[in-house]
Amino acid sequence: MDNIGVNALRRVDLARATGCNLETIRYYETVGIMPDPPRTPKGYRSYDDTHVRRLKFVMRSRDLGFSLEEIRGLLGLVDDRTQTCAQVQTVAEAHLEDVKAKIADLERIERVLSETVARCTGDAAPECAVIDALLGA
Amino acid sequence: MDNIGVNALRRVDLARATGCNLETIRYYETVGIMPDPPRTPKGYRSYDDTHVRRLKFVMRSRDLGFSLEEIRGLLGLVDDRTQTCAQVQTVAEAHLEDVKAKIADLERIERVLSETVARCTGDAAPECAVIDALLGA
DNA sequence: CTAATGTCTGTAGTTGATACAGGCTCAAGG
DNA sequence: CCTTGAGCCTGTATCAACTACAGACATTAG
Repeated sequence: MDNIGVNALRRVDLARATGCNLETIRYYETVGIMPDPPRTPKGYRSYDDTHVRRLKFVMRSRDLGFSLEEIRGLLGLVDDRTQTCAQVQTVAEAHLEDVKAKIADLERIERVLSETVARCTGDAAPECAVIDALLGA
Repeated sequence: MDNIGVNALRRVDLARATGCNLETIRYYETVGIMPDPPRTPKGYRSYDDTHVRRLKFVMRSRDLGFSLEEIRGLLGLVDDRTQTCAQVQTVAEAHLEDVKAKIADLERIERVLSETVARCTGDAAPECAVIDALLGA
């Protein structure tokens, strides 16, 4: 038994506790989103509750579409809580604008696409409204 | 004068005619989206109208969010026009479903994000609704 | 004891480009 | 004729955000 702490988690345990992919955990460590965890004498990573909480935070943020760069910023604000709320609000609002812009883009695409598809005869002919539209006809 | 055809275009001409980035043209050739163009005796790429049309097709398709893989498929249908319309319709409809799903995802994100931001006090306090939400509080 | 499961590292592949380095070529102006 | 600037060539590196694999070692359950 190399584990030192009572609640020590292996990599696979952290993955299961969070639903995060195994390799992604290591990736987050190399890019500095997650800290380098303590190691057992044999070099195995040893996690605890703080890692679970942090990784869940990261995953929730990713789920909301924050980039790792943005998450790095949010984590910095969490780690060093001074003037937090106003700053977080700024980041989140900027991200919200991004999301709205993406929705607008996709809605334009949806409109063009469904209009074009609607003009399809759908039969086995070589004429096709979609192709014509893409060809600029 | 190495140019052979009257309407021969250089790489920069094709880029300007289509609005496509210079390097992207070469990229599309290496991945097989655009054909390897004929070369002048000195090895310079020599394009013509067919390349302009094909590249514009690709760019319109990208603009509508088709992946290069999907575009490869569409181009194949354009190049070999048999039973085209039904097949194109299938590809376009599948893509449309993708787009709708992405919109739904982003709208969920938008909802969560704006609800959360609305709970922000926005002041210089260390308590923050966004952080609390991300922490799962 | 053995088989299954897990861990470690480094590295490559994914998508869709974009950028740069180092060297060659070409056309126009002086 | 020479220079300058624009353009061309190739190969390779970079970006985000992962994911996967190879090859070797460790641990655990039956």
